[in-house]
Amino acid sequence: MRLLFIHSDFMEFESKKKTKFAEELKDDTKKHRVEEALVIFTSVEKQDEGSKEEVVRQYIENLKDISDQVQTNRILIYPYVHLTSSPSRPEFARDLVIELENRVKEEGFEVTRAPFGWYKSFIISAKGHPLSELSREIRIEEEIEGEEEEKFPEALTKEKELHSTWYVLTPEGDLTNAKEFDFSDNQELATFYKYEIGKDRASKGDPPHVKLMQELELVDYEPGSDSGNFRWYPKGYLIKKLLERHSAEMLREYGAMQVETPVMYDFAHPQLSKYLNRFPARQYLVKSDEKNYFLRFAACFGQYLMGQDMTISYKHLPLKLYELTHYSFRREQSGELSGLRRLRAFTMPDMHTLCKDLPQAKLEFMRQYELSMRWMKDISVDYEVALRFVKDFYFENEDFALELAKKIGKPILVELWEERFFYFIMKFEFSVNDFLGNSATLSTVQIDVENAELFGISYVDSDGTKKHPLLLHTSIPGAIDRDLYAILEREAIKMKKGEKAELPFWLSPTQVRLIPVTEEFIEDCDYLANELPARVDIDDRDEKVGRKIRDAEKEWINIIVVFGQKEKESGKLPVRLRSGEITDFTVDELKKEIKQKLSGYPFEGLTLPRLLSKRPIFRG
RNA sequence: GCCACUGUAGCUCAGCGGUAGAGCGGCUGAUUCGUAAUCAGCAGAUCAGGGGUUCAAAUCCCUUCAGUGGCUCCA
Repeated sequence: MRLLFIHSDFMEFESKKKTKFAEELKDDTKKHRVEEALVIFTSVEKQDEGSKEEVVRQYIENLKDISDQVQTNRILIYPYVHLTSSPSRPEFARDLVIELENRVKEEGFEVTRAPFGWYKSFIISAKGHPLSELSREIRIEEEIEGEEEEKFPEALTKEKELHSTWYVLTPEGDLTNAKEFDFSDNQELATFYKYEIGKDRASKGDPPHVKLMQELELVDYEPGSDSGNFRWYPKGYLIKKLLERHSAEMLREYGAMQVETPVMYDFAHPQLSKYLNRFPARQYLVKSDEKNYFLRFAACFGQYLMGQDMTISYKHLPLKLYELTHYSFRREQSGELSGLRRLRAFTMPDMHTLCKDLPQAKLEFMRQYELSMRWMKDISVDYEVALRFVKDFYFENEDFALELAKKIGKPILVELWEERFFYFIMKFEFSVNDFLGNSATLSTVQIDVENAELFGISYVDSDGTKKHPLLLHTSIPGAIDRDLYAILEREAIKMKKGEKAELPFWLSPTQVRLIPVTEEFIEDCDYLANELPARVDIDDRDEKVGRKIRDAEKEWINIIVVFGQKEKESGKLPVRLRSGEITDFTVDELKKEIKQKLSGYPFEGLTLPRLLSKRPIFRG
């Protein structure tokens, strides 16, 4: 139940129009004015059903507490469903508010109640002293069905008091308290650390990737949607598709089975709702007839439910399910949104690995760690590493942590929690520092020791008994959108240093631009474009060569080839790279060079017309 | 969500109580050009939306929306 208390000079309300669940009232009660009262906007929620007595008790307790503080005996109970995103059945709410009215009267208050189930207009004058506006939430803890389940709400409430300490672990195996560590040789790690502990975040100005994604016609805001939902132009969509394909192919090679599950789930589903109620109001709601659905914020839901129904033997383990959540939805607070770094709808390759036991979980954790290292290299982004452990678990597995640090070959951050409040005992994160000194996580893997049991996922072991597996939550690329953010931010940093920006060759929307010296050579270029195994386009516009070069450079095109009489005669192509350096290649040499650059990466054709004169402008 | 800043042509910006401007881009024409900008002409604005103050509002005030930053948050 959610409550909003307002100490008012007066309140007037008028019942205008009935809803289906309206209670009957006489005409003379339609309009009301109450002087100097404590108004309680009251919202009955789904979870209050079945705990009526306890809700009433706590309601009165809150009411007494606040009326005491503001020194009033006059109460106005105002049923107001709009405080909640998961209202109860209307019939239940109606009965409950009537009950509340009676019980509050019994406590000796002077009570007025606005009618239930009417559209009402109201005027309220709030007093505006410090205590005059208070909100309260009544949450009834479910009856204990198992000790494990109760840890979830604790996780939320205690998160703030959660005690942890940061350390730095070097590849040599020295674990130093981060406060005492000398970061002078590890500036990037220092930036990451400061960001993590929430100090020194004086970043200013616009994040450069936003401007770049617009200028390069990759991605843009969509004013017609909700904040944090973006439109992807053909060039941006190409990059997205390639990132998605590359991660899918990596995971397929690793042995993951790709699946797809719904984007929305029933709010009232017993297990899911239990899980959800712990994360207040962070999801999009979809109302369909009488039912409420929420949009998934990760692939966990669909994969838990799939795992429940599967018959799994120890022989199948480790078992990996992979899904590209296109999209995951999180209704972040408006102030938390930031370009491609923090979105409300994003695409995330999400993998869950079921493991037999801890040794197997550690082995897979390590393999996924290595995959993540490879991913970061493939998108050529520098990153810092953080390990987060429950303290006891860390000291039981110190060798494992050291092995992780050694693989990276530079100092990494380690956060140790005194106790386990979350569902996982350890995780790693690969984070990037951006132009403004903010930090964002890409790759991450967590070892989950709780949810397999909570969701009834089990396997049959060699001795014939049913057991719950350990569960790894993995995203190798993190969010795809965020990968692009990381790439663009890194290029912005390069440009600031006076270097030229360039996308990784395999991700470039145009890899080769052919520039015919005059229109006479357009046809030759077209022929050449067919020959080259890359995304090749042709600047056939009626412009001078210098102009075409300039425009191609502004688009960050990796290879520029000017084609005229000379080339036609000699068969040699003057290949201009981003460095500005021009080298002659034969067609075969260039083909070979391109093939080598693309080896190991997925390929997609051009997503725009080959001839520049045929292309619309998506943005300035 | 709270606080602050921002919003003028497709883009970048000027104008900051008195007739909405420029450059780039676009379109049309000329030009057939050799490694970062060829020339000329034309079109293009609900000054983010709504309300108010004023003889008069892009300009001042209120409000809504959107963007960014900080706080909070990031399952």
